Amino acid sequence: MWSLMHAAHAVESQIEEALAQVELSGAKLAALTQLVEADEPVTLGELAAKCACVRSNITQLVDRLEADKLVRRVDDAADRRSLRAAITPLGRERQAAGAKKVDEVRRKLGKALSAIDHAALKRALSDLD
Amino acid sequence: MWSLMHAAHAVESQIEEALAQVELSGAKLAALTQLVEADEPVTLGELAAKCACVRSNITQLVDRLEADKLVRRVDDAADRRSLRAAITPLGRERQAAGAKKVDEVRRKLGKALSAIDHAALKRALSDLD
DNA sequence: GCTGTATTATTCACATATGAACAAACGCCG
DNA sequence: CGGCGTTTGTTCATATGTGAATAATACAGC
Repeated sequence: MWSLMHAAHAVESQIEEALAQVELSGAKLAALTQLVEADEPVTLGELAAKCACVRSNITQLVDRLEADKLVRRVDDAADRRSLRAAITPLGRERQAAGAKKVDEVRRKLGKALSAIDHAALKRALSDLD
Repeated sequence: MWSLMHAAHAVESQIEEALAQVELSGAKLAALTQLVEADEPVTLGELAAKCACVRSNITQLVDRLEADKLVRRVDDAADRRSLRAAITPLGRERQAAGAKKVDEVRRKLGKALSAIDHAALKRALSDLD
């Protein structure tokens, strides 16, 4: 159990470190990636669901992304309560750069991680949920 | 890689949830455990090293532990700059309760996690450091 | 149309983590 | 002894996450 958690922590550190080189963090990249995949402005609540976190977290994260000019808040035409996060061109660039960095880490760690039984992990994961 | 991280995250959630039942968190239990193992008041810097985090983090963590009456700050006889964290009787009790909770989780998840190759994880971990 | 309930995002308080800047105390070296 | 680099803990700014309380808006049912 502890090996599992230490290993995961180590991987996370490597990812954060790589992302820092393009002025991103895991949380920011995750949000941007959701926006790119949606390919249209997404309600903050939807974004929270996709990022598996609470709304207040997204409020702040989008604050920071907006400060970074990676995202803009736009009004929702249909619901005046809702705001949508719209990714900017710079946001798209940054997301691509971040995804590339993560992929590099994935490839770099691939060998070290390859001995771990992927299927066993997935089974364990489904048992845990 | 993602299975690894998701699984670790799930385990962490279960532990935090179990610890919440005895009014602890992972961070608090880790610090208390170090104090129990040391079996004497420990310098905050040493504690930071053992908890693998920076000193300012320990300052705040000990603030919270002190507010919970689980730990006391005592002056260091030999070095007036240093403070030592001394675990209280209540802190010892709480640590024991927390350790028990964690062990229950470990046993509960043992089966789900047993299919994961422990040796492979350890090898991966040493490759990553 | 009005009323009550639900949903939306924000704010606040908190917990955890990092790193920079700081004052106090230590210790070495001349 | 005295001055100067070092170490120690704290404080502050920042990032990330949670959950409760709040205001504005939506909507269902009467």
